[in-house]
Amino acid sequence: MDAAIRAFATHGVAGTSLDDLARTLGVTKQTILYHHGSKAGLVDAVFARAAADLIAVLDDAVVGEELGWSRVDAAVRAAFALAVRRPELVSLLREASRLGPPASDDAVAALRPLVDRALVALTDGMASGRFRRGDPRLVLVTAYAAVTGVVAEPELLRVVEVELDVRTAVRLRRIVLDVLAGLLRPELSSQG
Amino acid sequence: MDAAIRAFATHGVAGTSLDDLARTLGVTKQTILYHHGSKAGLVDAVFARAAADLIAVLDDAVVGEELGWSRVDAAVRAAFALAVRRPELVSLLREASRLGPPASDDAVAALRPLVDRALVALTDGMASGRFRRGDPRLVLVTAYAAVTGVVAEPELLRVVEVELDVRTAVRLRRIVLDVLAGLLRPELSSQG
DNA sequence: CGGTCCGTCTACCATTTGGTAAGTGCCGGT
DNA sequence: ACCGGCACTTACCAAATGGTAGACGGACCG
Repeated sequence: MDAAIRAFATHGVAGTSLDDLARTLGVTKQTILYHHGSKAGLVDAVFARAAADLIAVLDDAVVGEELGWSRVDAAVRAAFALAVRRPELVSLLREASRLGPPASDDAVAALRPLVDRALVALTDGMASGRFRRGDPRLVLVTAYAAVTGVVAEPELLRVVEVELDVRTAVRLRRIVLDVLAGLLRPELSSQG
Repeated sequence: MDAAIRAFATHGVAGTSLDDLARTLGVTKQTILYHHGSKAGLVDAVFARAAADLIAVLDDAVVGEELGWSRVDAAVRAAFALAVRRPELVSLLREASRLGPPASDDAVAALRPLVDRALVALTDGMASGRFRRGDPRLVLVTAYAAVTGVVAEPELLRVVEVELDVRTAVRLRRIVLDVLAGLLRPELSSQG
């Protein structure tokens, strides 16, 4: 299953044949079909599993964290840690996004609670003055784009000739946190 | 050719068969093979064309713009305008990134001058005090991720239930510009 | 020990894939 | 009038694709 996540993330769903996948798993294609019925079934299972992993990690990071900036900080740190440890999850998220409906419906449904809670947290924070005011949806989109973009594009990093090792990841995380601080922390006015 | 860009961007290279593409073009598959030799040849041509389009637009936007923030502003505005008008170019950039070497080598080579000039501009700006100091490569990566992420993920926008119309794009652009201002403008200290 | 359920395998299939070979019509040059 | 090249076609092909059918073997249970 982890191998399937990696394969779909690396080569895309269309670019991964059941034969290839079976070969890397040391089984035959029919074994896979036996367990998941069809390739579409496998895709659903893989997306569901990846979404569950994502949710588990982010939930775990945020729980117990007090409201406000420290929660944002914790979420970003968890996201970066996950992205460095399992970058294929981020790539798979993108693949699901590109496939669009109806293939992505399940993943969208699975992640919606997470998104909704983030939106509630942002909205509450803005209402109570912990965060700068703004459209929480657009802020969330920007934050997501910044976090996933820097870890899901190894080619991009190759163009600017940096490697995504732990040190670089920490520095990127600091930049992203700076960015989010500029967007959210109320004492800062970043509009010149 | 534009149809090929759209197809590769939408379904991915692996997910686009020459038969499908030929059908939407109203010709036969062999016509495509006649002009490009093989599918790999077509992919190369498509990537080269997309890179050329990207470079032309961004070059055009930046030329004549004075050094410093106004040039960043112009580049971001051009990038957003392009992303709204031709989102498939951004998607294709991602596809190239995912394919990795050697398929992406040409695209990487084509875009490198653009990247290098941006890095020089950032480095000079930091040295002369127009920009805050920092690693220009990482700043560029973050900026790229923020700009492309918000326009290349329609599913993401679907999750937060916003549509990428012109008004939304303008508001997202404003957020991204705020973000970059926080990263670059020297009078702001976003570290709390 | 016999049955039977479960996971896996071999064997096979129809369709689709990228690619080749061999024309066909057409246009410009001589 | 004729020839050559060009854009494009039809006709094919071998390999790969997702999927089906049925056999093999082992574990559990009576």
